[in-house]
Amino acid sequence: MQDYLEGLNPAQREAVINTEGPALVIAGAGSGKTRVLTMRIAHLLSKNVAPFRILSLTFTNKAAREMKNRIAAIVGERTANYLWMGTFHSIFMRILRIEAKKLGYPSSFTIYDTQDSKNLIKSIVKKMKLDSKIYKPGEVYSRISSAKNSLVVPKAYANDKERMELDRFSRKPRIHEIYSRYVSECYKNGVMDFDDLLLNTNILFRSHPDVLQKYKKQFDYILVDEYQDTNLSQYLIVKKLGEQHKNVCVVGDDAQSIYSFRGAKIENILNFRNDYNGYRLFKLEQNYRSTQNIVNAANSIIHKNSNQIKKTVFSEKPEGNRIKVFNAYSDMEEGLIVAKDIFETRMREQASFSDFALLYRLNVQSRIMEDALRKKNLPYKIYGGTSFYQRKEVKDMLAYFRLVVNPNDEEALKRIINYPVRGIGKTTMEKVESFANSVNQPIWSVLINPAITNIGLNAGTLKKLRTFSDMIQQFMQMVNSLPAYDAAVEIANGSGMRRLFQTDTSIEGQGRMENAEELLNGIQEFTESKKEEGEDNSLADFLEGVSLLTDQDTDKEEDKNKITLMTVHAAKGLEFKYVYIVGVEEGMFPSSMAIESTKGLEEERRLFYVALTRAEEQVTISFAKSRLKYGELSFAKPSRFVGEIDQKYLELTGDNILPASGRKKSSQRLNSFQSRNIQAGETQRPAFNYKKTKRTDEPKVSFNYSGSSSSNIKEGMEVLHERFGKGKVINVSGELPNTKATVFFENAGQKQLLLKFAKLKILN
DNA sequence: CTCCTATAGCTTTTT
DNA sequence: GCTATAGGAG
Repeated sequence: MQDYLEGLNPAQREAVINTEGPALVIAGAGSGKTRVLTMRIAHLLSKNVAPFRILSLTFTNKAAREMKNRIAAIVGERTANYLWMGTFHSIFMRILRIEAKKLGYPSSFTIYDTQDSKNLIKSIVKKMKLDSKIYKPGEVYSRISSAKNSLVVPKAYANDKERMELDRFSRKPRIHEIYSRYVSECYKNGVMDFDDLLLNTNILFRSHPDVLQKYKKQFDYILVDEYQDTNLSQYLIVKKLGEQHKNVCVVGDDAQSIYSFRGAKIENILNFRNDYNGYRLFKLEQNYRSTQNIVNAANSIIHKNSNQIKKTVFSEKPEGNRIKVFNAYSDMEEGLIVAKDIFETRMREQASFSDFALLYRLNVQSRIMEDALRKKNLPYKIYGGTSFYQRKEVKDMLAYFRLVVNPNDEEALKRIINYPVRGIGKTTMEKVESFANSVNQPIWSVLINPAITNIGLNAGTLKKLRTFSDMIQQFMQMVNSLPAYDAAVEIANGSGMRRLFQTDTSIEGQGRMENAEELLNGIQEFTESKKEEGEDNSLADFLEGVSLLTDQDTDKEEDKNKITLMTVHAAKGLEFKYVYIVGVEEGMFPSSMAIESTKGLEEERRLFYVALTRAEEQVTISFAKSRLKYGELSFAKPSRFVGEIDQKYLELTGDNILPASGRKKSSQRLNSFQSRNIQAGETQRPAFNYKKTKRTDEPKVSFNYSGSSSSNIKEGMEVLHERFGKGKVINVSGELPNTKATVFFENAGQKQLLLKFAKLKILN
């Protein structure tokens, strides 16, 4: 228990053991930030602080999970489980469910994801007879989101000169009305969007001092990771909860603040000193991750930003290689160069695929890289883009679950009322909706209201609606009486979803089927493990956990040894031996959206800093002179960021990298090729026929565990589970097809699994 | 009401 | 290049 303090450097140790009073930990990239946070919590626990008195907030589920695992390894799983540790969104969702009634919400409120919110906005815009070309759902959504994150409720919005001015200026003066309707719709439907989870927490704390009192009394110690990424809403929650015990420890790095677009305020960390009197400052400046070259190069560029807390990040690792810079003629060539380099590096250094990461600014860039990697037969995994939970078939299934848990969830209802097709079309829904509006009731209550017979629908249509609502009511009873998995299977069958997938024999249809099954498998695992732990395992409970999950959270065992493809944003907090940053061109990185303002540009620079500092050994930067955008060829020049890195840390590679004239003096190099190319963003028709590479529709993640059928699994065998990893079979029981195996997993502990669902792979 | 085809519009970044 | 929507035929 004591040895956890060993191996910490003096600065880290100070940050760990000084647990009383406010603390600001400025943690440079790779300086062991997570380690300090974990140890600090372990230290608190060793001083007999009860785990449920510690609140620890992160931004991603992944970060929370990792930290919890590390702590569990020190203090044991039982203790760790009592910690209040999770993302802002999940922790405050938990609190909001407990206190929902006080805000007039059902505690079974469901969550709208971004798409649901946009759909709702779209229908409001339509109802208000506004032009959806002007009031684009995405833009309106971000205005509303920004307001919510600044705690500006609809009423305040109308009085907010600046916001109203901006809306008038962008010719969208009625956004505040849309906002107001949006909020009342959500309230009426018993749903919250992502921002509501934080906003409503603030409202709860403000309107119910007793509730606030309860929680601020409970949380003796509060820890916040990535503090530079908090928005006003999050900032205020932390401040309120911390005002009693004042043991607020925030950890962050202003140089890595990259989320201003979703309301993050870098000022929160810059102003910590003003908010928390008598705070202590701890600076972690030694980078344990990267070579000196990488750290120095990253420093040389981040110092170009004006607004930052002074610190000197340094490395004592070997000097290392210079940053390689590749130049390609086209995006396709860029992909091939990178793929080739990965292949060669891996051979030369005897590295594994998981040591490599390919980072880009935009998700769309992944495609071209995928093509190249596939051509070279290199295995990869992609994070981001359309995640598992955003796939249509998965969302459809989840919509059924949502509707059953909360029948007023209108986006869920609209999504599936005619899916699979049951003859309830647009006209019918318009009638039903307008009636619902006229009596100011949710659609669902209209459906089950006898008055529906008088709204001008014919008998056939009424019967279809009736059949649908009967079905949903039946599902509702199941959800109350059955565990999640059984209810989910009933719903999949009863709704006709399963039949729909089964009868579709096309490649895509099979993919949908596999995804739907994968979802059911997930529910099966959830149901079993909750049962074991003696916790609730209804479908509602499953839905609660899943609504805030993202792609990042589903780490598959089979994906372990693969090249990682992700956006730079998604890579924050991660590290890889070899990092490739691709598409480093003007207009791309920095993004053309950001180059107008200093603020935007500085954030892009920080983002670039994040990209560089992901690497342990080698950074490779590449850019292409031309690339396909919207199916059209466009030209770009290299990013200014390449020029901003001190030249002595760069190694310009490849024959085509520079015009002959620029070869002599290194200082002239970049200037000459920066000015030489055609303006960024200019597009023109290709003069030649660009060969189209048809993308074979290979699923990004494959779910088949080929070869070993689970039926011959015996006691004592080593097996591999896609989520739990490696484990040993302790016991096999039950008759086919319901054979159960008890497996002890190295990382996940003992689990009981139904062999027909758990895709176990036999290892030896 | 459903299915099919043409076309507009599009790209930050994520909980 | 891709996807979401609108419009038209059955």
